[in-house]
Formats: sequence, structure tokens, C-alpha cells
Amino acid sequence: MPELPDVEVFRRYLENTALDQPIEKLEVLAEDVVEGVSVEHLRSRAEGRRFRSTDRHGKYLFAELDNRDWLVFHFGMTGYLAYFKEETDKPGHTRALFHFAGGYRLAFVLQRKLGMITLTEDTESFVKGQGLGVDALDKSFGLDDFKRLLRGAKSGIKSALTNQSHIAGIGNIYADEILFQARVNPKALVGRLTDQDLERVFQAMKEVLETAIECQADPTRMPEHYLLPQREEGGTCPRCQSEIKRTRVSGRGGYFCPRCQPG
DNA sequence: ACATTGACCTGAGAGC
DNA sequence: TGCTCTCAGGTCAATG
Repeated sequence: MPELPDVEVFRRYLENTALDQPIEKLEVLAEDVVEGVSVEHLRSRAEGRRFRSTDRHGKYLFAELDNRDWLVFHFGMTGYLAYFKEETDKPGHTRALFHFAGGYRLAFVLQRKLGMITLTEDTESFVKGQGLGVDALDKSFGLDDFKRLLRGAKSGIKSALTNQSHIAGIGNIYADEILFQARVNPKALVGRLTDQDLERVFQAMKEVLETAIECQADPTRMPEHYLLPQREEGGTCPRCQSEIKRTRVSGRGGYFCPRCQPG
């Protein structure tokens, strides 16, 4: 689930639910999801504080505490947040649980433990330390920057789009969607794409990510001309009705329309 | 610099 | 029902 649009939806969710409430207790149910700092340290920094603001870079979510520390969340392949009050509403695979004064809780949920929580004093240096590239939806990230970034890349376009040190936020699902909308084959070598191709990919990148956020990253709400709801064996291209094909790029399964996105 | 593979984790679904 | 296999929106390290 958690690519840029999903994480942005989580950010807004946290912003709309958990801000400004005293954190009475931070319960860590799976200690191995805390990275970089000890569980004790994390708890001592968070307990008694409140979430003051949020931020996001690529697939990382930041939540600022009122002591200027930032909690960092990464959701791996299966993570999400859940805000609730009754213990019976606690999701399975809750790995960390913020208990607020007043009885509400915020759960950090991971089925597979591929995500993590950590702490940083400075989000910019955290981003730099992770080697992340520019956020895909950064307002100052324009077409010229995009072309400059990809110029010289020897890889296929899908690999380039999902490389977080180039552009942060795009994963397997949305790379497929972007390339479908841009009518570019996922394996096409970046160096062989025309300026027009790259422009279409750039426009599609912005448009798809923004649209996905508006749709709450929910495939069932996406526009009809989107590939996402058809991402399965035997799916139908919403544009030309051809059969959607499965491919493999860098070990990950992907979907594309062989007719709209010829190789 | 790039692709490929396997590892890290856990669960769902298919096929036998 | 139970077993095995494959796959799943993440990244990272080792290898060619």
C-alpha cells in the first residue's frame, strides 16, 4: 500500500486525529520495529508530549513533538495508521500504540515487519542521510529538473522512477500507473525516450500522484481510465480493451498494456 | 552505474 | 484439513 499517495493520506489522517493531544503512554508491542534508538529512549521522548505538526518526504512520514523531536514512520509494504478508542477496535499487527489523554489511541500497524519507527532532530538531515531524492510532488520539482535528473540514466524508465535516490515516493504500483497514463513501456530505456515521452511521464507523475491522493489512495475511487483497478491477470485495458499483461522489472511484478505501451 | 538475486517478515490464496 | 508453493504496494546487501 504505502507509496507517496498512501503516506500522504496517513499524514493527513494523523493531522486530523492525533494532533495536540497529550501522549500519556507509548506502548511498543514489537520492539524490533524501533530502529536507531532504544525503545526506552523513544518512549521517554514521546510520553508526556503532544504531536505538534506533520511532514512527509517520499514514503516517510514525520510527526513533530512539542519538544522539537520528530518521530519518523516508514510503512514498508503493509503499514498503516488507525485512530480509535475502544480496545476491541485495535487492529491486528499493531506494533506501536500511542495512548492519548481522553482514551483515544493511534496504532502503528504492520503486518509484515518491513516498516519502522525512529527518531530524528532534523528531518532534512534525516532525508539526506537516507539518500532520498526530491519528493515527487515537491512544487519546485519541475520538468527541467526531471529531465536533468534522468539524463544519463542507463536504466529502464520504471527502475528510474522507483529509485528513491532519484525521486522519492514512487513505488511499484504508481510507477505502473504513471507509465500507463504516459503510454510508455516500463522496460523502455531512459536514454531512448524522446523529450515528448519524458514530458508525458513527468505530467503523468504529477497528475497520477495528485489524483491518487484526492481518491484517498483507494483504487475503487480512481478514475475509470486508470489501470490500478485492472491490475490483475486477465485485466482489461481501460483505453483499448486489450488484455493487460504481467511483466517483471527488477524482480517485481508489474502490469502494462502491450498495445498502449509498446516496447 | 546498472540489473539480478536473496534476505528480511508475515499472511493469503492456489493447487495437490 | 493440511501441506507446499508463490506472491504481495518496502529496502538493503552481495554479486556480476
